[in-house]
Amino acid sequence: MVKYSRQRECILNNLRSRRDHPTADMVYESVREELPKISLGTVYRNLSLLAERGQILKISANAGADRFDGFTEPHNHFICRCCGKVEDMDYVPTESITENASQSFDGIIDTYELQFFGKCRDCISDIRD
Amino acid sequence: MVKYSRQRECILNNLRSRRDHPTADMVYESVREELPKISLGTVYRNLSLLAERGQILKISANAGADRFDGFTEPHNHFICRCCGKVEDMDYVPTESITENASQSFDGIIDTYELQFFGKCRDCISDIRD
DNA sequence: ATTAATAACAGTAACTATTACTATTTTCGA
DNA sequence: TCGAAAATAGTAATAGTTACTGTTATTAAT
Repeated sequence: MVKYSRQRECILNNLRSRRDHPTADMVYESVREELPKISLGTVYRNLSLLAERGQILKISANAGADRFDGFTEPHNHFICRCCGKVEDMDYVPTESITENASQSFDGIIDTYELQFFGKCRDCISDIRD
Repeated sequence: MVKYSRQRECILNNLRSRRDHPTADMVYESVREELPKISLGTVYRNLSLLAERGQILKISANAGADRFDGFTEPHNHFICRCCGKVEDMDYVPTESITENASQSFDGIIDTYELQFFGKCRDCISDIRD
């Protein structure tokens, strides 16, 4: 049985109010402004719980810490190889990816994750590298 | 300048001879049969180098350690939520994913990764859970 | 073939992200 | 309002990976 907690509510609200795909630590730092005594373990535990319940998304990119997303409508992500930033993508494939993939696969596919890699606008215009 | 090393050659051969998407530690254990004195750090360093050079693929799934793949032709992966196993997928989307996504995106997209999640054959027929 | 520069190594220490533990506090139905 | 269960803060422990250091191997130039 899941009981209410103010900490969890704050974490969820925090994630829903931003679109920058923060790490657990970034959420911690931000939520601490409202709940200065919250512990990092609580943030991790609740992020896991929320992700399990489908209230948030967990994004495992190719490097560093996991990212979290409070926007749960199906969408895809772009990850910048230069700065590591994660951005929402407007593009969604037109074909029914899951359905088509299932036809030639011996098992149950319930979801897919599509991540794009490259160089973001900011890194392209950046003089360095 | 990259110099030859027997350790790196073994690691690459090992990855190319298997299709089970091993972790760094699994590669280490396996390569140790041929080179008992190889160190885990060497395995990590060479896996990174090989992945950077595009000779192998690095797969970051949603949990645990990174996986590596010696088969570098474009293909996608299925990851079992029950047992964590990674399998190659036959299915490749028919539409030009990268090209289509680039049209509505302000930046450079060079690759995409498509991962499927669900329950594999073995876990479906398993009595437990 | 010898040498010298440097890349790679083994072994170990350190680090980062995350999970586990424990005593205390909070939630919530009876 | 009471008691069981869930959640917490704070801390310790773990897993995966990277960094450091003195030694060895590779390679290009002599």
